[in-house]
Amino acid sequence: MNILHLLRQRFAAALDGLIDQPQSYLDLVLPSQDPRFGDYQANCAMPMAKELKKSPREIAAAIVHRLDVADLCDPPQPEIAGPGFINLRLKDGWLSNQLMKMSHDRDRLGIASADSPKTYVIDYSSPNVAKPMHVGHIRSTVIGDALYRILRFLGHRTISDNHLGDWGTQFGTIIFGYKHFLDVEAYREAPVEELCRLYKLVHQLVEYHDAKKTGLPELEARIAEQRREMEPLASALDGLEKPERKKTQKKMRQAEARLAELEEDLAAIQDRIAGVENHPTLRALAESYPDIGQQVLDETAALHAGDKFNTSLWNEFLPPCLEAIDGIYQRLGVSFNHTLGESFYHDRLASVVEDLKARGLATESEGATCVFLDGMDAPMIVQKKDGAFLYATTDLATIAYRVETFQPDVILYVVDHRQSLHFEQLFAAARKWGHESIGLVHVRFGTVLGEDGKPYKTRSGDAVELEGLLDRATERAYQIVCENDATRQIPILSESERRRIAEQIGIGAIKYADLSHNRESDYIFSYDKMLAMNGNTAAYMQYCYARVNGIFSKGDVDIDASRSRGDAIQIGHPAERALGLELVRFAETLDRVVADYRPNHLTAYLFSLAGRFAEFYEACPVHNAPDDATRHNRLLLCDLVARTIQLGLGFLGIDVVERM
RNA sequence: GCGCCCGUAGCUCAGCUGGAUAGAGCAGCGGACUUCUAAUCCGCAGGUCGCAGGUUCGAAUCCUGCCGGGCGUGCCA
Repeated sequence: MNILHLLRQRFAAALDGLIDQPQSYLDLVLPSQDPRFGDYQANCAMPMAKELKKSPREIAAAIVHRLDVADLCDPPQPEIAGPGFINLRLKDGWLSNQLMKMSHDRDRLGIASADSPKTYVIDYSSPNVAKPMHVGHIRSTVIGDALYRILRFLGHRTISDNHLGDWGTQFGTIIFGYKHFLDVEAYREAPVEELCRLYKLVHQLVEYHDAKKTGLPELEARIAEQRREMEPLASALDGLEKPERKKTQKKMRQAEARLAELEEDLAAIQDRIAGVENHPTLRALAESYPDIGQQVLDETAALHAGDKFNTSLWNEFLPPCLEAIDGIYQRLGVSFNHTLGESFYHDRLASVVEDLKARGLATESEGATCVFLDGMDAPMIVQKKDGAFLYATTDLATIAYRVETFQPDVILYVVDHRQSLHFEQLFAAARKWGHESIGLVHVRFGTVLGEDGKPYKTRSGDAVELEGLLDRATERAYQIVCENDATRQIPILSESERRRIAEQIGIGAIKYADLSHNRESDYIFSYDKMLAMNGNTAAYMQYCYARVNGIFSKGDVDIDASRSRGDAIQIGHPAERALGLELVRFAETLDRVVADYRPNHLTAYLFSLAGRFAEFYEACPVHNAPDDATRHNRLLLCDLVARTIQLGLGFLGIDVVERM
């Protein structure tokens, strides 16, 4: 039961005939932010008053007069307050009823399926197959998985598709490495590790030559130019009057900042070069393969052209790579309906470009085939002048395939915000191409930062590998679990239980930290914060669940039997009411999450629920309740809390633990 | 240069489509374990919502300008 929907329906009936376009005013029925203003409030009287040219309080009175909520709300409510707010307070009896319904609904806690189910394709995770997954993949994976679970629960046809990077230059890189630097023994022992080593080695050599050939000279030139640009600014400063002077000073500051940045880049690139040159083996390799960059591209091109040997290598490499990635997905508890990587679309790309050309959408420009888009400066390039296709081409082919295969209403792309422009172009091009009716949404997210506020990297500047991240989080969780259990008079957890709980807490911590932030903003990755027992963390929610569970096991409660007793859940104590009201709001929270694809609304809800539970826990003893009926009531409330947390964390892909 | 995004407590972050006195956690201060997990809870203190205008019954939220930061910007993904 979504209370907001219900109330809006009632208001729709009340507003009908009172004003021309009631629909837009219904959105102004909202949860109250302060309990003194009731549980819900309607703020529509004020804007309506303007349209109808009457006083807001007069309008509010008219609305209240026509509003039929006698079954839902306490008299003398709805009351009119301030300039014309209509405050609604739900009847305790009605709340009790709703709680009862939730309690009896084993699987869905009273949450209805969508009235009009849609088909969603969700594109998320999408790692490169040839390299280890790194920190940049968690957000996409975790947010996408949460949206998938929630949409599916709400009754939508939901299709997850992991659009793997399995066809790009990274394969040319390892193919080249395999042909020239393979350690046969190591490959037999642990193929994925050896391929990773090859990738890193070849990549390092390619970067080295790039840096020497173009990167370094270009940077040096830019630094020199930056210095030249700054000279006249400094000397011009003297003769200037106030406003101009200020502007010039600002330009100076900006130029200095840019220069400092460039010099930092220079130091980094010099480090990289030195890393190879100071290493005798690497240095020798670099000297032996001066054209390694081009050779890698050639290997990639040969693969794409169907070269037999390269294709056989690709077929050999892919399974163990996928297996390694699957290992991480298993640990994360993430799975996909489809895993259609770039390679799947390879033989469709030429016809996409042909079709675009035939329809006059794509044209030749500076040797490349481009789709020019209204209002955008840069075109979307779908074929390079050397004939190769780009990810824009693959993405278009993917849209076409998904449309014909799944007939989706909406395709969600859970991809970081730096690709906003790409998706803007892609969506515009797709619409021109004829896919006007499907919703294409870039569910973008910010960068994961280190504690220094810069993108999270290792000290040497490499991406942080995901596996190590998970290991470290679970290791820290293990320490916390052990320390805590050790403070008990009699420790209650076995070693294997400690390990299992630590894994659930550690993985949960990483996921929850990610999901509890507004996805659009960057966030700082901190083990201390994500594993804290206070505040909005998975561990806190898991603790809250374990506490409820503790009540049951302490009292030797058979909660299934209690549930089926059929007595109403009575609202007595204010803390019970506040808790009950929060519980009943689960449904509207999920709708809110889905409305703009923001899982952090769910974590905020769960945290707030835990807060209401903490108050209840302090104020309302369960086992020592004044009478059996109250005890029974409170047990059922506890049960609803536990199930809401379990279901809610489950939507986020996080396990609950019975004790910790 | 152009485009997109961001600026909220000392720190990390919430804040719905514009609603009433802007919220959490950490850090600080003060309290609560013979009683369901104190891994907790309660209280206090802490704010010019970057700045300046504007829109209106009402602005952290919308518009304009400025200041500060991030990202992107024709053949990588």
